[in-house]
Amino acid sequence: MSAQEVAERAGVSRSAVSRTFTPGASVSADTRRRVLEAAEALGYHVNHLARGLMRNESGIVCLIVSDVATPYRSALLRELTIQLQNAGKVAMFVNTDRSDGSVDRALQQAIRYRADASIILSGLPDKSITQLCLRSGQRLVLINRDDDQPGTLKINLDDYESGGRIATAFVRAGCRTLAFANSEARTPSLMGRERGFIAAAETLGLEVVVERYGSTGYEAGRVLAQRMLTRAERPDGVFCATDLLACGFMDAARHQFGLSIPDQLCVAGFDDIEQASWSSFDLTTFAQPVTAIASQAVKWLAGGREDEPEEAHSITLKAELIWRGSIRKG
Amino acid sequence: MSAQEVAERAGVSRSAVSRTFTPGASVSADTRRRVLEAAEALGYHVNHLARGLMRNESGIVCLIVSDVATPYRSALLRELTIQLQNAGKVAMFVNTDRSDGSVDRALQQAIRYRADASIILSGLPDKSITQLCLRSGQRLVLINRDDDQPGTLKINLDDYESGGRIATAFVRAGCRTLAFANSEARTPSLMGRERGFIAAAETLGLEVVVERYGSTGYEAGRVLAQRMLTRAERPDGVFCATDLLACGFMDAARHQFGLSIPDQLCVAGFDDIEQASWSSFDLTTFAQPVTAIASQAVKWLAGGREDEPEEAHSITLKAELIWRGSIRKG
DNA sequence: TTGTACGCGTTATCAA
DNA sequence: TTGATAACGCGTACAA
Repeated sequence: MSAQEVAERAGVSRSAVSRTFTPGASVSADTRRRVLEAAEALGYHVNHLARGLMRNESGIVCLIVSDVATPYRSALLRELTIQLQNAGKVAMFVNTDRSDGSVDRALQQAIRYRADASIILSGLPDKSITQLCLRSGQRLVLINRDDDQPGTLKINLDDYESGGRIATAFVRAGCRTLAFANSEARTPSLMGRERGFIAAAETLGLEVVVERYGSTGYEAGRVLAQRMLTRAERPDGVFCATDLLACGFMDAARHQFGLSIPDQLCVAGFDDIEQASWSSFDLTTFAQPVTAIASQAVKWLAGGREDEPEEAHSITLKAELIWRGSIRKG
Repeated sequence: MSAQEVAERAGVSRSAVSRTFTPGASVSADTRRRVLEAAEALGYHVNHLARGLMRNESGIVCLIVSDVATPYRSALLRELTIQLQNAGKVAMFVNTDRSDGSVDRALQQAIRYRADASIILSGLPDKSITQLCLRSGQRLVLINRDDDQPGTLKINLDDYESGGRIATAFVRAGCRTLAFANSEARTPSLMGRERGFIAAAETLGLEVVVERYGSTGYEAGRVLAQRMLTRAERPDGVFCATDLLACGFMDAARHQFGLSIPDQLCVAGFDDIEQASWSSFDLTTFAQPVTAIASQAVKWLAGGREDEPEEAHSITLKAELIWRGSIRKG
């Protein structure tokens, strides 16, 4: 089922077949019809491997992800794949969940398949590898990772400012003892939230207890609650670096410590995962603008490569505060 | 950065380069070393587009999915991508979240990229398209969808039997009024659970109230609770077709109806999503054997195409009952 | 073991 | 508008 066979059956040349399937090429209506008929009968589909080889443009965009099964990650993934498809691209998926250095191997995979671009949602690749990507004409998008590579697009959120906004909200709610529950990951975005929260609290005349443990998941949230809620001076306003941490924290606070939220304890999170809106949590949190993130990434990828020759392009998006019932009304 | 350039730099022929990167080809140690050096210096990577063209085997496996952001789907996706990578394949991702007939377009995408196989996690393709896939040498795996195509692998669970097992558990817990909360989707797997549950309940001398509404998500679970818990004879043992339905159901039962679980109401779900183990839910449920599903799929894909020429291969896996606190101990 | 020559399916170029 | 031909980067049969 190659163009050759379609051409023979339609009684035209191979070029005519190729033109029929190339948007904007000049074919007579009659030729076109006969080609399409023959293609339909034979079940012919253009071979994108060969097309990519010729055009030096595969149409493939590589998504490099870890922790796919996490609510926030899968939501972002969903948005990215949809928008990539709308832009005529196809998503290749590399899961970096296990060993270290796997981001580098993932990028090599992308290079081997001549991906037009790679979008990195987690982990940080070695400089030498990213350089290799750029040299081989691949575009690079880094989401929520802080790196300064020329020729890449960085998309970040206003983590620091968000930390400040939620500190103000806690104070308005009458909280006296603030705390920040973080993971040990020390990702720039997580640390940004922490620093912004602390800075704003200091301005408001309050100190912040910081505790860091494990990953950014539910279980770590439980452990953090056990550590923080047994302190002599128990916090009454806790900002968790992610919603999953917040869910674990709230569950432990309620079921193990018998605390009432928001009466005895105010909690906030970050990401606005679906579970945050469930009535068991009803969590006040910041929404990651996943749609905007994806559209910015795709727009940049689809755009010509001429405009930004060497500079690193950086975009900062605003996280929207979603007000729910886990913080008392001021 | 083609094999040609590497060959020139290494002072060997292009074939020598090709052989160096072909496992099991015969190259002298010296030639091999010089080729690898040159390749490293030039940042050369084999072009898998061209290799796929030659070998008539792209190494690409297409994952066709909708509702990616759903906990169960993303967990299965995670497992599949990991195991595919371990088997030396690469995952291509097609999201069918929007219009109808998009599964067919997804499969066409797979054909265009000459995917070695497609794994369908949701939706059901048209017969003509699957035939086209098979004719073009593509292997097809259907997970939890009931279809009878020769040459495909079907992986299903013992949904019917699971429904029966949980009915017994409810009766042992002393439940008198059973109910089944389902979505309107009428998927074979969902209907299997429903029928098995009803059949077993009848055997035990109990009738089952069945209600179907919306999708398989949290919100539908809330609505179902509102409908079922306002009935004259309120159910005291509810099997929800999925964990997400169960979460919505439990939240509504507790926060809107003030019911205590499992004292006044026993609930069970299906999938064993991460949230089922959270202490807010502590949900008794059936675990989808995602690891086994993925490994069966990958094993079949990796296996030679000789063994099962025309027959449809079907595998039924067992869902494991995960006992938690949402059902009283008998 | 090594190199030469050809074909994989496509698009781009050019002459008709 | 159409068809012949070259080229994309690779694997491999074949001859050396």
